[in-house]
Amino acid sequence: MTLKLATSDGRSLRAEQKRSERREAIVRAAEIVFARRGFHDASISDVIDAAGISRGTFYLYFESKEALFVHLIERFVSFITDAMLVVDPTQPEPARRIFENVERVVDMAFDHPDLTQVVLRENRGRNPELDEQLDRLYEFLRVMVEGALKNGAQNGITRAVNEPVVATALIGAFKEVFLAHLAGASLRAADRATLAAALFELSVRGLFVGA
Amino acid sequence: MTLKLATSDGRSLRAEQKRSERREAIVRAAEIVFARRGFHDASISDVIDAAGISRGTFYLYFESKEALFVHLIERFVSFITDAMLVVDPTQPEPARRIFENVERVVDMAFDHPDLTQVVLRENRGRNPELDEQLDRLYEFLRVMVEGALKNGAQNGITRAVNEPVVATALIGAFKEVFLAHLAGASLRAADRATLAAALFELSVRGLFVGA
Amino acid sequence: MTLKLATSDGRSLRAEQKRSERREAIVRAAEIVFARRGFHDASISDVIDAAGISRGTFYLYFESKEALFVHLIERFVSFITDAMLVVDPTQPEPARRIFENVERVVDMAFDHPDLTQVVLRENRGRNPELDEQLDRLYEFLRVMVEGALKNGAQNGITRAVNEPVVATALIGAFKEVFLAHLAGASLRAADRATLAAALFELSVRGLFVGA
Amino acid sequence: MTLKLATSDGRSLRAEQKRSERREAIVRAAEIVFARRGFHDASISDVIDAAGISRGTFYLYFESKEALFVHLIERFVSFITDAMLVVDPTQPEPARRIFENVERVVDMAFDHPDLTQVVLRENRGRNPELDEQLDRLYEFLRVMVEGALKNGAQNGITRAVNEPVVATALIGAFKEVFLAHLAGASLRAADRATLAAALFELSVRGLFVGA
DNA sequence: GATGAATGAGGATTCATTCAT
DNA sequence: CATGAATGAATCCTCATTCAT
Repeated sequence: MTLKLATSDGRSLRAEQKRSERREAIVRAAEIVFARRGFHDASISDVIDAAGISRGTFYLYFESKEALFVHLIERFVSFITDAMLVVDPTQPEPARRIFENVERVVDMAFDHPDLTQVVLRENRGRNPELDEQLDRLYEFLRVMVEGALKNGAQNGITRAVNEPVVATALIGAFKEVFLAHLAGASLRAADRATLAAALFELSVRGLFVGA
Repeated sequence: MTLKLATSDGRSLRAEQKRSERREAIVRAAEIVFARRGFHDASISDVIDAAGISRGTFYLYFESKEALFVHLIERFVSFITDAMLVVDPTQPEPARRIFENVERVVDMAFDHPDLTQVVLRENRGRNPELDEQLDRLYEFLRVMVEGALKNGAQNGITRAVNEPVVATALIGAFKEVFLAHLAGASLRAADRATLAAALFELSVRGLFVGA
Repeated sequence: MTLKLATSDGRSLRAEQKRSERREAIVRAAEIVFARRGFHDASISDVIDAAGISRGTFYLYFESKEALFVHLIERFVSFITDAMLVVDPTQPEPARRIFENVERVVDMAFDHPDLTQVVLRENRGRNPELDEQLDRLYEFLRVMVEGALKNGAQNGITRAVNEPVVATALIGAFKEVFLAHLAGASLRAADRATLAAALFELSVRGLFVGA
Repeated sequence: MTLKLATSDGRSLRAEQKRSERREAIVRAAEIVFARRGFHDASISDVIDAAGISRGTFYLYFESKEALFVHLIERFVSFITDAMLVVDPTQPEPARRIFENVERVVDMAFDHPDLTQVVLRENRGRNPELDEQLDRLYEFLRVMVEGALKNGAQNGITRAVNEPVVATALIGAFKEVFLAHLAGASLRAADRATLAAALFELSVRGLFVGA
């Protein structure tokens, strides 16, 4: 039995790896397919064709179409979590730190355009399970941004604002700009620096001249 | 009865009115149903059940499900066009005029919550005809906001910014806030004044203290 | 009451005439519409649009779509009955009489192209009531042709043949030629004389040289 | 089991065969259903009920209802192509060869009564794609018959006739006789020999005594 | 593990006919 | 008589998921 376990370990390791690779292949295929046709419009057939697997195999790796989308959201969350670093107010040049955060978020959108498009494009209202996941995604983002706003206000960097509303607004601003660049026509040609600069300017300086 | 005989208009007028009323009833029912379940997830059955009409009657008033959605977009456009007034820079207190504009847009969202939710929630990618309509809606909004930005910059009211990006960002900011209030959980309790104030503050003053 | 009857007569006469005219208008419109789109593919809407009447009015003149078709069949039967004259074998030149019959039938098809097309195009299998009418039409034609064949055989003009089969075959020959001319592409340019001559030749002389 | 392991072909071969069998079962069911109710009047439900398969399965084997009909036409074409052999005029007894051709065509109609009925019954005017297929069928038949007529005339076997018209007429004659036997009431009891003899007689000898 | 044939609920749309005005 | 708004049964097709091989 120990032998069997040992062997089993060896085998399961290789098997585990192969399984992981295949899962990744499905995910990558799904990103492309969903980005092109939208999550709801794309069918499982589209995904398995792109991934080069059979119908049944898909369900060996993901419980359902929704489960695949949940995985994509989690993937997106992990990327954006990496991008949004907490700004330490005791460090010098907080504005620069914030700008670097904006840059990293923009970078993430440019580095994972399909994933970003797929996740940001999707809205609530289609599937309760999915809605919950999206709620959690936006809740997560809002909490992070709200935290930054509170932190900034406490340390005298940012003005006191209605944090929930402003956090939501900022998320919407970034989201719309990313989608206009990735999926739409209007900002398709924009580059990272331009988007980052414009988003930073609007966020921190606002529109008024004297303000 | 004399009146009834007086004009054959009498009959067609009443008929016209009844037709108009019924069409309105369908539209209202659709707004509610689509707001609750999303346009694509809601079926014609849901709409006709809510409107209390039969299957065939629906197609007497709208050519298709898509045509109904197009009508909702047009309705939304007409409301938002009424709300967004061009700010005359020669008038005193331009900031106040802009704030009033923000207020009116917020009012529109509060006055037509279902319609706003339905239209703002929908994304491109399901139906080419519908995508085009949505493109036109956002193009329209962007052009209006870009125009305001250019106008403000020329008259020394607002700072010079990357207008396409900032316009897109502002639209996204308002959109996300409205959806969070109407469809989501986070801003459900917010009132008009709060949202208007927060959106105005972010837009025109930005976040920085000194800025 | 007598007075009322008198008046009623006067009125009903005019009314009767108007009714008759309107019925004719519907029938003519139906011929054109059914010829263009086929009976089953054409809708009542198509007919009433072409006739310039309202939906309900149609049902004042015809009980149903099928009843209208039955009327067209009857109209066709009356025309073809006029065309197919019994050939008196005691008269000289029976071949010439037969040829004149063929000519008259061809003339009928050319004089009422829409009606001919509509009636000949339709096949059994869609509607029991309609099937019965078509059965009666073809039964009627077959009986006439069979009669002619028997008559000809008895009088030594035509050869003895399997009358039911040959009658059916002749009907099919004429029908296919008319449809190819009226609805199809292959014989569209053919003229009356050509069709009449070819049909006569085949029918009476057959194909063989010596025969 | 060794066999099973021997070739991976084994599985795909059996699968291929099963697929083929099922497709055949659908086709046979469709022939019966369409013969009974007509192609347009029969619904997919009728076909799948008769074939004992589910709704979705049908679409695994045929792209659409029309595609199924196209398949039936092709099937019919292949049968009739086999039946109509080109008569070599250098061979003795050309009349006998022609008669054998007629016999083979009649045999085909008797051997595939449902298919023959379905294909011959259908008329143009319902579906553009389908119309084209029917046009091609009749074009094909006409070309074959016209060729035979020209061939016969050149070799002094048949008389010179207006080939397009006579070919059309002959097709109509056979068609009507087959339908009267298969779908109608009048020739239901007729046997192969009778129909073949009568059709041959009419075609080659015509009706006139002396002729 | 991998496969892909089979499933069947669900959706948008059409159209002959009725009937209140 | 004439109208035309209202009806609702009926139809074709899609696609996420299952399961025997």
